[in-house]
Amino acid sequence: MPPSFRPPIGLTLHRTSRQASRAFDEALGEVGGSLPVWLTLLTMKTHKSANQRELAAAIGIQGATLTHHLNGMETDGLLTRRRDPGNRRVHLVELTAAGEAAFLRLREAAVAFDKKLRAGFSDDEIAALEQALAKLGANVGERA
Amino acid sequence: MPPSFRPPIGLTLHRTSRQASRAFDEALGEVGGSLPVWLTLLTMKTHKSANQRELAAAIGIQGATLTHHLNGMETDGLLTRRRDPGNRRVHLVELTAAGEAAFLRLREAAVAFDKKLRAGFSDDEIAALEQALAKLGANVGERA
DNA sequence: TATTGTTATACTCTATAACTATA
DNA sequence: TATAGTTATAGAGTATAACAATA
Repeated sequence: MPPSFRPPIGLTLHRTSRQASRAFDEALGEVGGSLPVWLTLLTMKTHKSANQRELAAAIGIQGATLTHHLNGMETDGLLTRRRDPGNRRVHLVELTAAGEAAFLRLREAAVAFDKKLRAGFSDDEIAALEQALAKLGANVGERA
Repeated sequence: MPPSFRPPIGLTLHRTSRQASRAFDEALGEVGGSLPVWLTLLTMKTHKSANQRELAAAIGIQGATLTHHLNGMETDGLLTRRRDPGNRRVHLVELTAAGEAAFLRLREAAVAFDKKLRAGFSDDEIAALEQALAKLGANVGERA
């Protein structure tokens, strides 16, 4: 072991992320959500994907995993699925009123959490951090 | 939604960490390891905890979760557990020769991974990143 | 045949609660 | 009673493979 032990940056990244994810998941849970549900809603709202595979890829999960989450969300009444008349292989996923309401609730929690997370950072510092994280990502593989 | 959409810093953190964790897990897998096994070995080597609970806390998991991983590692012949003669409630966890070898192999993979991760960063930049991550962690809760 | 999505199944990591054994 | 650890059980998130429906 080296004389002055420096924890690998990946370990620090991992711990920080886990800590933040847990806290965020807890915050989402308080308004009836979870991380994958939030990511699904957010990505649906911001991506307008042509099909579920694109949506799954944008979230960063497999198609079958997305199906799993959509099943839960459908059971919870957040969305409906029906076939696209134009291409009946494609399933159109649409938020119900409850789904829209859930999105708003979760977004509020996410915004509040992000505000807490940014406390004490200037915009430039956040930008620098984003850039550093992007660089780490690039160093590690070509995935989105 | 705001006119210029900025992804929350937590989302970027989460994605980067997941990407890095997957790549790291893969790298560890290639030498017969996994993230929790590596964290267990690393923490055993760097912490010298008095008992398993301390060890678990240092890793950031519950005692029962540690037991679960230790079971697997014992099955794989990486370690042995025996009762402390001085306080027979305490189980002494000791690495076997195979466990020591695994530690060295995983450490090598971890060092290589960390080198890859740090590519293009100066020491000062890494230090700044560590500091920023620590600040995020502090913003989010009081856990280690 | 290729594409879209679902079902079936399973794995990993984690946790809580109940239990055993020691003190 | 309190402490150390294990066992039993479960749950969340993810994945792969096989399948059904559609093109």
